[in-house]
Amino acid sequence: MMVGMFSSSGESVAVIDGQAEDAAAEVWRRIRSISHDPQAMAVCHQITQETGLALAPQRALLVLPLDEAISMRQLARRLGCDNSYVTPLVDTLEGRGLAVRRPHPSDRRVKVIELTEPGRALAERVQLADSTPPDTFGQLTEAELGTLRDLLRKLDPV
Amino acid sequence: MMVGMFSSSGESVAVIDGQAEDAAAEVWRRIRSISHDPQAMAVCHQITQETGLALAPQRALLVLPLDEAISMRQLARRLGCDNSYVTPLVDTLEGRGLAVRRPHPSDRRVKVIELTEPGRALAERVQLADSTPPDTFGQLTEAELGTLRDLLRKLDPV
DNA sequence: TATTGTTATACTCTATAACTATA
DNA sequence: TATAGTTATAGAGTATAACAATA
Repeated sequence: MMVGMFSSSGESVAVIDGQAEDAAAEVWRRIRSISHDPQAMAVCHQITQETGLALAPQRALLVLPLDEAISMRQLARRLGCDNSYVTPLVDTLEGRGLAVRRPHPSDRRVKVIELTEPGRALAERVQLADSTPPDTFGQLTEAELGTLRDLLRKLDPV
Repeated sequence: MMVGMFSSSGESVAVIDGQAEDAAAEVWRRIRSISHDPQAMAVCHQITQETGLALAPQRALLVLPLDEAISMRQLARRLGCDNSYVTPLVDTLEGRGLAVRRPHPSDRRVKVIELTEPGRALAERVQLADSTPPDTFGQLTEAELGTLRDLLRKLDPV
């Protein structure tokens, strides 16, 4: 719980519960704070209201390629979950006509999952919402965003 | 999935799945990527190994004041969860001798929860791990961290 | 009558293990 | 014998509703 900020000898220091916080700790705290943007989740909740689709299958739509079929296993890999978990997820999507399972042409053990046209439209919506920055980003100039991007690249292992 | 980066007319542009990404989108993506630091969770998993304490009660330790008693209701508020959920959490902490419930001196409906000495030690450990930035932060100079902090302050609603 | 905490119950997300069909 | 997907089951995290005690 931040209670104030003061400047001493040109150094701006955030104060948390009476304890001074160094720049690295503040950056870390703010990165996590910003990343928990309620706005991003708002779209998901709205889709839940509209379609009754739970969050888990929405996450599947998020990682499903728009114009390419991938196997159940590949989908599990993209979701970072177990193979078995993906079955009821695709069941749900299929039950709502958002995706279809097809047999793999050469390997009959494999099923590929492919978005239908309505599924593709919804996936596009989910993916766009996910990649769209919060409104507060508009408070930075292009130059500032460039600087920020360069600094974050140094922090990002990827 | 980022596949490359190229520079054209002095502008550095990240390329994702063949599509150019603007600075704001890249900043947003990296903020979320950095915030999902596995290092922070590693300590929690280690504590789970050592003590058998699940993640949920560890979260309680994270928000419990080290040297002050708060009510169940206040703890629920800090955790952002329902009142009823906090009961089994405190049961667990109490069962392990990490905290105690005491009656509120003036309002007998209220119970205050207070860390024991071992609970306080573990809470300190959890809280320190939580507020410690990932190692990659060492790649930035103090000046760069200051710049980064100032830019993030503009994005942070708090 | 409103509020604090508890109990009972149920729902969501996710994993493990055992199984089937195919390779 | 190894792999893709499914089924059955279980566990973690969390909420809602009903309840008891106190205010």
